[in-house]
Amino acid sequence: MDLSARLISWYQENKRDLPWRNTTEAYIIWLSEIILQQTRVEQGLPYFERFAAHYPTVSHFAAATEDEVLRLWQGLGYYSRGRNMLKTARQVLNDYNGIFPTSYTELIKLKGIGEYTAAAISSFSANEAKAVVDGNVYRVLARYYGIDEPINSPKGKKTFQQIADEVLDVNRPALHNQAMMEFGAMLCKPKNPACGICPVHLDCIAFKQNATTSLPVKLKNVKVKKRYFNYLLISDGETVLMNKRGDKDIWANMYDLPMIETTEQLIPNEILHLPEAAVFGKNLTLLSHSGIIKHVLTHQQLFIQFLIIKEKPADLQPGWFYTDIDNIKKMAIPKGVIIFIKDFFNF
DNA sequence: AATACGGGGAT
DNA sequence: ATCCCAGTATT
Repeated sequence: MDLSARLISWYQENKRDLPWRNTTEAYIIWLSEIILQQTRVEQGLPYFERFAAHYPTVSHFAAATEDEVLRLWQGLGYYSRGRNMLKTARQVLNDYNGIFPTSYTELIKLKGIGEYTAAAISSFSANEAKAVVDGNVYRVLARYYGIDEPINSPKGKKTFQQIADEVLDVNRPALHNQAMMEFGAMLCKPKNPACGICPVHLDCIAFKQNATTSLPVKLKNVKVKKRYFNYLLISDGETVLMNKRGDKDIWANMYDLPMIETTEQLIPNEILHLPEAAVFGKNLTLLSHSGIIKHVLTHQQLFIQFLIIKEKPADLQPGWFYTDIDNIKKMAIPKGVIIFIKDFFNF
């Protein structure tokens, strides 16, 4: 038996029961695939349930607001996925009569759908013969065939896509794709792969050469920069001054508090005497302040602190607005900020 | 070809 | 601390 046939057999015996595997409805599969981008199944599952319940069809989704989608997405990260989903839902309603496309060629045109996701949706919903290549597939192929080309270089990506296409069982692409990914996720794991119970280990180059730990090869690049977010919390107990973020930086279009970003860690007193603090008023009174909360992201480390001040600013800057404290619960607020706010206002 | 974009879990 | 997760869009 070849690799595909063996992995399909393994899959049929060992697969997890996941809700998006019980349908061929392109809309539902799209929902699951976007949510699962760069996200573990266990983390994405509750969000999938939430979105499927809120938006049973693509028309329901298209009728949502961006604020609402981002609020549902809160805590999952990579929020552009949510924003792009709304664009795509609306496009499907307008340009495809509300019928979610199932062909790779149409899918790849939509916002938030790249090569992987187009292959996944087209194969799962319509059995189109497109091979998915995700993190799992890179790992399985690199090990089984002993390929040491970096998986994250443009050249490497082409190589692996080519091999994935050759290995694909064109007669049952959906099953094949599911099997490759499930096998990678459950058995051929990044650390401590379960080679002892692996159905293909005797033909696996990495196993035979004892090289599973060194494959796949990945170029690492990430230079992490440090940023210092100094939030000012201004509240009279009824309302609080909030800020809607712009559409460029992290947490685009989400809500946080007015902030002074500094290039180094400063103490509250120093921050309030910064020229940038003038927009909040002069001779500011610091009522209290939080400790420094370290919020670690892929490309940056955020050092966040909250300064509670007494004065209300005379003029509101762009993005600033007052809202009832209760309304905060309905707004999409990033993890590093909502943690403190919840604690501060006791909800 | 590089970089930006979150948050969490495993090791 | 480091890796990496059912990746995509932008520069």
